[in-house]
Amino acid sequence: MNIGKVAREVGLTTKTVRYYADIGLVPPSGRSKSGYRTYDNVAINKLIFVKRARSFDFTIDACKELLGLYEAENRTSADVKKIAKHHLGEIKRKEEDLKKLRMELDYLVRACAGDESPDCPIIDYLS
Amino acid sequence: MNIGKVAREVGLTTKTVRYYADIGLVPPSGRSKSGYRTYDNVAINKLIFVKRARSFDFTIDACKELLGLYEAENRTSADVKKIAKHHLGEIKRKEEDLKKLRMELDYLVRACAGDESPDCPIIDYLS
DNA sequence: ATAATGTCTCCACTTAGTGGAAGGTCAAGA
DNA sequence: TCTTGACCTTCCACTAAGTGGAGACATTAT
Repeated sequence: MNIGKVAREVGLTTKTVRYYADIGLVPPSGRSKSGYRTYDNVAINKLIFVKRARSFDFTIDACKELLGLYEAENRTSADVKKIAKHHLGEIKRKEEDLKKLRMELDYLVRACAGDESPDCPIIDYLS
Repeated sequence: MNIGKVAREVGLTTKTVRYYADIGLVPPSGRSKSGYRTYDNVAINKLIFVKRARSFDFTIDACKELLGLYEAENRTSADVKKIAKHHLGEIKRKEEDLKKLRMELDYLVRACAGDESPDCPIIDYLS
């Protein structure tokens, strides 16, 4: 399959598929004699895998590791769990940071009259 | 004040202060005759302002706007509130996305035995 | 005088792609 | 057969918000 069809099928852009090939994440299974990238089912499944992993916000590096485990028949679920747990920790941390931020900002926005006067608790807080 | 002292005082790196000068966000109040950036209290207060705004995750562009309002004696609190509200919306959206992600991933991590077996619901889910 | 900091500018690198330009390839229709 | 349009190629630049380092000049301390 050529890159355009693959991209449509998987739900990525050709740019992204080419990018994944460039960085060695998901190389095409081959090239046509005119140089077109070609993808077989194995490669397509890897693209789908990476797409899902990315939708969980795993970094490209983490995707590389996960893809390695996906392909390794000698993997253990402990290997996978370790990566996922680490990522989960990051997500939880971010979520908490964001919550704190949201609450503070929410408070400030509520406190701001939003009228024609220049007095503003938001500006005051930042000063 | 020279850039190093300023950076220490404000809690930014010299790199960052220089960067803010480069992009025109907070220019130094002047230069010494040997070319060193010098910062007066007004400039330092702007750096503090930007640092706080950045800690709220306002983008540099938003910081630029806020800084403009901070300096404008003819601002209205409505102007400020509008920017803050927009940003608050972004934060809320991100927080919700992250929450969904965290819950799904949390479920998968819980479901994974994390033992020596290759069977892994995380890999299965991504495949 | 010399050594240790401090500062300068400029360049490259980071993430995960995206946009565009210039040019080669392929299938269909006139 | 020629051409048109869609598809593909590579290469370069750009994004956000800095960070790291090199090489050179300035200031301060010993």
